[in-house]
Amino acid sequence: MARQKKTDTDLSTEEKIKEAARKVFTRKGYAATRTRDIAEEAGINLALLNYYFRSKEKLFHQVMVEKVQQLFSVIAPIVNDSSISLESKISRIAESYIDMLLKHPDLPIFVLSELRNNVPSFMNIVHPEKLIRNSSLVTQLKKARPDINPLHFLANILGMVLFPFIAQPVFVAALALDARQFKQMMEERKQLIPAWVKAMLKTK
Amino acid sequence: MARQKKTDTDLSTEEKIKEAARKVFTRKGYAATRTRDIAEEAGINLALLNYYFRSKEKLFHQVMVEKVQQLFSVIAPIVNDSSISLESKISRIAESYIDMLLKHPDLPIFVLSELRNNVPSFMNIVHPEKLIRNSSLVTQLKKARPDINPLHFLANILGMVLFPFIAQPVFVAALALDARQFKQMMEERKQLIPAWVKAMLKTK
DNA sequence: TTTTATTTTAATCATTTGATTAAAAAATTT
DNA sequence: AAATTTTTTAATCAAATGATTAAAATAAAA
Repeated sequence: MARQKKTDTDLSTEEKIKEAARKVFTRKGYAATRTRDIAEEAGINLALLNYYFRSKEKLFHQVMVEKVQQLFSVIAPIVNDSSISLESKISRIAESYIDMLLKHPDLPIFVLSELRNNVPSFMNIVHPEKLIRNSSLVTQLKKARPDINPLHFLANILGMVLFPFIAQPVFVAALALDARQFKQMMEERKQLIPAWVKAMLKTK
Repeated sequence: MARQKKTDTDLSTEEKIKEAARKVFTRKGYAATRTRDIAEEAGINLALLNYYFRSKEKLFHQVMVEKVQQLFSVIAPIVNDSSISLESKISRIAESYIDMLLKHPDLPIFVLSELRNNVPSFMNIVHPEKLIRNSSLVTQLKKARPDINPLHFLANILGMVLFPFIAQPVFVAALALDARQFKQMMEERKQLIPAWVKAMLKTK
């Protein structure tokens, strides 16, 4: 079989390679990933990877763009929707973020650790400044607590949501938690985090 | 100069290499680090690295043990001291953790991302289960809120303290924060986090 | 069916990289 | 000062790794 029809069940070779790349890059990071690992995972010859993507670097870049978007696009529409109240925003962020991360637990540590190597390359893709400066959420936070930099609350929400996933291996090993218990805990946090943030906003 | 006197100003070659290894490993991670990078950073011949430490793996292990301890030993004495009240504990954890991390901002992302590769190898060094199960802090949290798994509050405290450092590159790039502003924000959090946790513990 | 274009592979290259070796240099001991 | 031990270096190895090439296999077009 050489070329595949563009129609039909087109999980093409190209997409098979990209899927394998997503898996291996996300689990091991750029530097620890060998192009041969990806080829093997995809069940294809190594040369095919370079035939379709030119280089490890270019393949990684495509995956990275996807993953950065995946990490930011969950909250972007919520944060910027001025028709949603502050409390609703926080609930929806917690809920949709946790739901997504339960499916992709190693996304945050992957993106954040790769991003620190070269933030600028991916800055123009996500524009995280739009998630913050003058976003509806930040405006609402400023109004609720004019005395505190709204970035504090953003850091709190993201920290409470993302940190358990980032530290998951340690928590799991330290407490002999199994996957079910971890999931249960994160499900609880969908309710708890909004209540906690609400309480935090009321401190004087 | 060959051997150095064991007494005297003994920043020995061995220590010079280790210091360079700390720096490079912490900044780039294990896989992205070349032993030649470390040798150059230390200003020594590559063969010396293997002469003193046998292998990249063994050198990394020594550095990693130090770094894991550095990350956990800040809070270990506080968490287990039953003579300190719950509120004091939280204040002290926030303060000493933030002080330490302002000096070593890339410690958390380094340790957590390397740790996910093989937690067990370093588990016997830190015994994080002692920081949690039956620690004084957990006992106090259970007493304050018997209805909520104390691990939630631990995750919240650590998340609010550590996450800003983990996401620092993104925050800094997104908001054009400079080092001074970031430091100021973290200084504010030394006061704010304990107040927030106190409020969280009171929600019903 | 023949021809052409596309896809896939096996083999191979050139570099990088962790590690070793044998010899030189420096310090310590006798 | 001579002998011995320790430290350092230059040169080199072997394996790993990203990438290329030329040929084979397959599909599509004529």
